[in-house]
Formats: sequence, C-alpha cells, structure tokens
Amino acid sequence: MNNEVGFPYLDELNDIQRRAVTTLDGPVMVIAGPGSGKTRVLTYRIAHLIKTGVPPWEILALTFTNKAAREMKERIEKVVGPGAHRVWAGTFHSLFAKILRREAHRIGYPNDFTIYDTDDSKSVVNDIIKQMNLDKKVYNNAAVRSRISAAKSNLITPKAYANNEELMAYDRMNRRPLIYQIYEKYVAKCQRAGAMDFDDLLLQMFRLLYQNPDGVREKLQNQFKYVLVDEFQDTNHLQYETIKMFVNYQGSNENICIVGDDAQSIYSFRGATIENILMFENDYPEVQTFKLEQNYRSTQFIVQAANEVILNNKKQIQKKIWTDKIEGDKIKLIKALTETEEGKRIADNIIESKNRYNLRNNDIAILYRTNSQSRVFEEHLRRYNIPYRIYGGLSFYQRKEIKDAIAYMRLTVNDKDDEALKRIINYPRRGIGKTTIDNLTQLADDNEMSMWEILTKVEFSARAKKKMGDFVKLIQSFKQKAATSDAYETASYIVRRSGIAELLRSDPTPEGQARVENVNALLDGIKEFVEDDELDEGEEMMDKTMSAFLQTISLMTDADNDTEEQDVVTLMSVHAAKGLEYRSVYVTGLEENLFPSYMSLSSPEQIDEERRLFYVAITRAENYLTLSYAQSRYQYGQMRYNDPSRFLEEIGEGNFDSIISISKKPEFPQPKILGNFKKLGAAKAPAISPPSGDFQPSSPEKIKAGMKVLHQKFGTGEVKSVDERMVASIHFDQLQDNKEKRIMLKYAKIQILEN
DNA sequence: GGGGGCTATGGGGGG
DNA sequence: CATAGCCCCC
Repeated sequence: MNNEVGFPYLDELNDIQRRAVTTLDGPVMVIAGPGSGKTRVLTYRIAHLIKTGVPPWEILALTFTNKAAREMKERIEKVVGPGAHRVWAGTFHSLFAKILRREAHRIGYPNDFTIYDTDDSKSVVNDIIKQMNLDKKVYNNAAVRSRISAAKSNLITPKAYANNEELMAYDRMNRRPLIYQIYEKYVAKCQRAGAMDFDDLLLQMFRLLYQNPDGVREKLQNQFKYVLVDEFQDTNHLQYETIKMFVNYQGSNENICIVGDDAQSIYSFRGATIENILMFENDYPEVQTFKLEQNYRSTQFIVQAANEVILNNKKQIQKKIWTDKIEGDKIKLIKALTETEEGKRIADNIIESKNRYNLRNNDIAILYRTNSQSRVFEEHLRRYNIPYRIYGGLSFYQRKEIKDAIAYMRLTVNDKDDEALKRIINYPRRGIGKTTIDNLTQLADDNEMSMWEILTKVEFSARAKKKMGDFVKLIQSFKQKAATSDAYETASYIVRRSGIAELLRSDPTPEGQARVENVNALLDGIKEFVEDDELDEGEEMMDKTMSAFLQTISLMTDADNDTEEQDVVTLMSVHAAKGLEYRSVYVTGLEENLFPSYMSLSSPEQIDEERRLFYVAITRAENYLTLSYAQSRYQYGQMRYNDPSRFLEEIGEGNFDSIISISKKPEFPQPKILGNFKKLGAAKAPAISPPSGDFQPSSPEKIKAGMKVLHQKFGTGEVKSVDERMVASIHFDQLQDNKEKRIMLKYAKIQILEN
C-alpha cells in the first residue's frame, strides 16, 4: 500500500501508526494503549523527520528514562544512519541539566551547580526547621519537602504560596502554617549553595526561558523546531509550561507531538496530572489526534483482563485495546499463606514454566508494589540458583561509601555545596565535632554565606583553627589538583589523600572489603567516563571535567546501568516496569493495604491511580501472566493479615485458570480495626493481629475426626482422622493442593469450631 | 570531642 | 524492621 520510495520503514506500520508518523507539522497527539507500538511510532517519526531533511539537532525528544532515549537513538540510527546521535533525546531532567550547564550563570547559579538529591533536600529542610526552632515532629521534613516540591511543580513561588489561601489553609489544618517560610528559606539556601534540586532542573529551565536573559529563549526556540514528548500523561504542570515555552511564539509552526496514555498515568505523587492531556487539546485546537488501540504484545486473556480492570476507572479517555493474537494461556493465581511461601511458589513456578514453555530467564519478570518485597524473591531465586537482577532500591550511588567519596568531589567542584561539606568535614575523623559544626552552621546562616566561606574567612579559637585549617588546606589541594588534572586523576587523588581509602581498608570484614571494592568501582567508572573517546559525529567537544561527571551520575537511575547481555530474571517495582515487556510476568503482593497501598485507601482518586498501576503491571506480560498474594506477611516488623486485593475481583473469573479460584471469604475473622485504619489515614495503626482475641486453642484430646477446626496458621479445615499418636490429618480449605496436612495435636494451636 | 547503646518513630512509587 | 537522634560515659 505504502510504497513511498525511500521510506521503507513505513511499511512496518499499521494505518494509524503510519499517519501518526507522517503527520509531521503542527500539533499532534498520539494516545497509545499498552503494547500498541508507541515506541515504534516515536522512533520512526523522528527517523522520518530526519529523512525528510530536518537536521537531527533540531529535534528535541523528551523521554521518561535515559534508557528509553538511548534505545530510541539506536533504533533511529538503524533507519537513518549515524546522524541519529545528534538528536536531543533524553529525560527532562538530563537535557535541561545539560542546557543549564551552559546557561545557569545567566540566572544566578554557577554553571558548575550541584544537583541536590532527595536526601540533600531533606537535610536542608531539616536545618531550616532546626534554625526556626520548630517542632520537627509536626514539621516532618519529608512532608515539608514534598509540599515544597509540589509548589515548584505547579510554578508556585514562595511569595505566591504565602498568598495562596488554599495552600495556607491546608497547612494550617495540618498545624504547619509556616511551610511558606521554610520554602522561602529553602530556595535561598539552595541558591546560596549553588545547588539545584530535581525540581529546580525543571523550574530553573523555565525561569531561564521566561526571563530570557540575552535572548537565550529565542536561541533555544530557534534550535528546537520539532518537540516530542513521550509518556505525556506523567508530566507535571511545570513541565508542560516549559514545553510550551519552546513551542509557543510568534510565527511558530507549533511542531509538537505528545504521546501518552491516560490509563497509564502513575506518577501523580510527583505532580503529574492527566489534566495536561485535556489542556493540550485546549491549548492547541488544531491538534490532530491518533489513537493506537491494537495491542501487539499480549495474548487475549491478558488484554481482556486489562480492559476489565481499567473499566472500573470512570475518568478515562474512551479507548479499548484489542489484539488479534491467539487466546493464549489463562491467568494463573497463586494464593500463599505467607510471603515466604509466595516467594517459594513463584520460584517453583519459574523453574517449571521455564521447562514447559522453554523460557529464558530474560523472558521473566517479578513485579511488586514496594521495593522491600524483593527480599523474599531474591532469597528463593538464589536458593534455586536462578540468576536475577534487582532494579531500584538502593542504587550504587546511594551507598554510603560512594556518597562520601562523591561529597569530596562535589565540594571540590563547588565549595558552596554545604550538604557535601557537612557530610565530610569530619569524615574520616579529624576532630571537628558537633559543637564546632553547629557553630559553623549558625555563622553561615547569620551571614548568609556558605560554610566554606566561613571556614576560610572567619577567625576561630586556636584549637579549632588548626583542625579546620587543615581541612581547608586539604580541600584546596583537591581544587588545585582538579584544575590541572582530569576527573579520574583528581578522584583517585581525593580518595587517597582524604583518608577514605585507608579508613575503608582498615575494616577487614567482608562488608568492609565490599566497600573498598565499591569505591574502586566508582574510580573505574570515572576512568571509563574520562577515556570514552567516542565523539558523536558533529559533536564539538566532550566535557571530561569532574563537574560533568557528577552531573551525569546524579541523574542516573538503576535502569541506566543495564546488563542486558546476561540472562537473568528481572525483579522490579511496577513503576520501574513501565514501558517494558516480558513473555512471563509475575505481579505479586496483591493484597489490600499493599496493592492498593494503604496510603491510597482514603481517596478514590488515589485508588484509581493504584488501579492504573495494576493495569500497567498486567499489560507488561506477553504470553504468561501470574498473579499472587499472601494471606499474611511481615510488615513493619509485625505479622499482618490482609484481604486479597480488590483488583483481583475486577478481573472476570473467565480469564483465570479454572483450577485455582479466588477465595472470597476471609479465612480469619477480620480485625475490625481495618476500617478505622483506613479512615485515620494510617497515622497510628495498631498492629493487626492474628485471630488473637477470638482464638482459643482447644485441648488436643478433644479433637476428633469430622470436626471443623481453626488452625492459627492454616485457617479453617476439617479433621479427617486422628491416630493413636495424636497426629491429625486435616484438610484445610485454603490449601490449594488438595492434600491433607498431618498436624501434631500436641503442639498445634487448634480451635474447635463445630463438632 | 567521640563512641556506643538505647528508644522512639516511621514505614510508597522516582528523576 | 531500619534508622535517626538522644543520652551517657569515656
């Protein structure tokens, strides 16, 4: 049909996809269901732009992860050749950081600005709360930080915050009326430190465009003639306004293409809003919309289940995904008594299905709602010698020894970075104690200077002076080294001379040795960074400074260091799985209070988001989908009993493997407290205990064949027989393998329910 | 100033 | 259960 000469790739697309790819000018919106070839459309669209004569560097493609951007570039390259690498593709954060590294000096930041991670931000907030003498139990630093973050994401300045009655009323209600002051101080403090937090990378980019010093806005608008945004449903207000800055101007062709799926919006907790999709249609009335609904990924039962689940969300863009793939296998459900059993049975299932379906480890993913759930799976996979890799959780750069080493590098690059300074001023120990540091902090606050400035300018008592003088000299020697050497030489100099290397080596424990190796791995990483000589075609120069290195790593996520060569089972959170696909997927921990999370139970909007998250989870599967839940699990150090997730019931029974059914009735008398737990917003939930109060073990000799009994661990069951040694064979209702358990009555905690 | 042990507290997803 | 922060003692 489509034989356009020179564009053979267009033949690989269906009609709608092709139109989405070839409609190059003016605003375009692509609503793309899971597995509908979204990435293919984005990739080919960019390739098509280049093929029709648009220089790659005039294309700005904002993706959700660096990995996605990298993969996209590789695929574009296959179509158009080497020029592809000059496309500006990356995450909002990384591309904006790249631009800000050139332009930040125009808006009051050093070009070598530090990027504060969440811990740094929290610590800044902490300091301010302390400084203002506020009760840190009321002014919880995480809560305050997230208010500040939300304000920034909505383009609300500290001043505007103070004048916003809604925000102020909310804060008063939560007994935190002074957040606006903390916000103001926070902004000032970060700026003084020459530091941007993650939100600032977006916000300062916006400011740069808005304030337009030296015509930098026109320069950028002129450069990026085509703007594409992936996962648009996960952008926040600030991101959208920034995009508009690039696109909206006198004489603009408004060449913007957004791709997204409202049903997969799962990041509202960091300010993302589906409103952006509606706004888009308002802001660009000329928009041409394409809906991709054919799913090429999953077999029918999976697609069917996904549709059934998402139907429970009322606010949706009308859309129904379909597939012409085979019916495929039904969905399996694993019901476990405990989290440990869940881990074991999934590991068992992996072994079995690998044989039966001829799967490689790479075909398999285990997904969970919270990262802490990974532990049990890890244990069982290790026991079976199944190689795996965990994404998320504590990444390499979050490890203490790495952060310590990096703090030295940060301070060397940007001496105003107070968070880095505080981290290492007395690490390794050099006799600068709490009192001195408090003093220093106070002086810095009072004089609105950085701690480093105080260190270098203010006179201290003789003893303190000596110690601090030594520290200053040390850092100055690092600065000097950095000025004359590359990042690797500087870094290894720092690790040696700071005393970190020696300190770590002195710990002979395996953990200690692991820390040494980690720091060495960090140095190797820097070396690799420095020695990378692959200049992209047309690229001017490569930035090999330590500052550049620090910038790249602070925006790196776990998914970016992939080891795709290896054949391993993937373990990750559902959030992290967005955009990925596997032949066999396990979605685990499907319990009320966990998935959906207990944090979301109080609001219907948040439940809807959990549901979209579940929708994302199940649509990762190509051929085999297994769902699982445990009736009890340790949460926060206590055994908890949770109902099966409501989402399980939203999937029609017909989609499930008939052998296994969902048990609708709870096996244990459900603790009444659950109801309150939800309403109280989980502030102080008492431990949910096992049958406890109602459960009274009956004396062993009374238990006879034919009785209905309640076992503390296995739930209700029927006693089939009791032998002379007081061993009972009991059939428990909830155990799936129709077998009876042999229970030693002498030790068992069993209550007679009926004779 | 430094270190160790104890208690209280909070506990999600991520760039 | 993990961690932050506190208190106490050297």
